[in-house]
Amino acid sequence: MRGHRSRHHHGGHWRVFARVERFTEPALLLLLRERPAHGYDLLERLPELTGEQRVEMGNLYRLLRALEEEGLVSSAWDDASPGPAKRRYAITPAGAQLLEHWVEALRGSQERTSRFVDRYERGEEVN
Amino acid sequence: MRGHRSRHHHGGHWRVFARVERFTEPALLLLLRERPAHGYDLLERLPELTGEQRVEMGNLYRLLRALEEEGLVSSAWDDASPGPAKRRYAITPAGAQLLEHWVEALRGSQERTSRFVDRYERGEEVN
DNA sequence: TCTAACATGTGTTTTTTACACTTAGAGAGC
DNA sequence: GCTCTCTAAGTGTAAAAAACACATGTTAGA
Repeated sequence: MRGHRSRHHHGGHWRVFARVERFTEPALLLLLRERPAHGYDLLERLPELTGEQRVEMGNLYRLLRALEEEGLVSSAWDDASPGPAKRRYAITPAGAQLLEHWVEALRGSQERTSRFVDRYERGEEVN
Repeated sequence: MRGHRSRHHHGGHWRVFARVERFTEPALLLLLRERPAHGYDLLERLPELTGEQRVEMGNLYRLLRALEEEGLVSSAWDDASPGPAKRRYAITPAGAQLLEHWVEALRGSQERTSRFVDRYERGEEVN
């Protein structure tokens, strides 16, 4: 997924990667619902969910702080554990509620996508 | 989908709409593969695929011209039919190829989304 | 001591989407 | 003829999202 745009030309053919808008948000919330974590940890585990090699760290940290401002996650410096200072994030009840809505929306997206693909395949038969 | 962003707060709860990035592009290509059409026509038929009430016409016309510049669709003024002048668009072989890649990518998106939802539900059981 | 991995950020540009307009043809009803 | 609505195709610009490019400090190991 070089270039990181949804599509780009590469050596005579296309590379397309269909992502859901703002998908890192629900992905973050899901990981945090499973257990509290710090940013770098999330950065490493996000690709399991997003399917991308890596998520932009800059945007990730910004997103985390934005979520905190909205009261969807909470955080505190974790002085106990060794190594560089970590900010430990946890999901709030409001965040869990938003995640629920995200999941519903994602089911909708799945349905639309599946209708799209079916319609594409119906067209293939005819040709 | 008021405000037209992927999520927004409304009366104590969230409204989330999970869209695939740049989804109008493959939707357009699919409609054009089924049969040539002009912009306004596509504008009316797109919501079947996108699930949105309406697609931004400004962006639609721009997208069509961008696709044409890339050789993915072709167009010509249709003077035959009555009413205001219509520009009739048709998909090109290159466009059909891109659509194929989009469909593959969309299948990938579906799979990721489905894994996401499953993982969410596995978490639900535990609580 | 130097490097690499861990950890958290900021600054800025580019891309995508949303919102707000403009122009013009043709028919329907007054 | 005049106005209104629907059809049809655009432009201009702002806001949001994502990508790209740095900066800074900690600790563990070669």
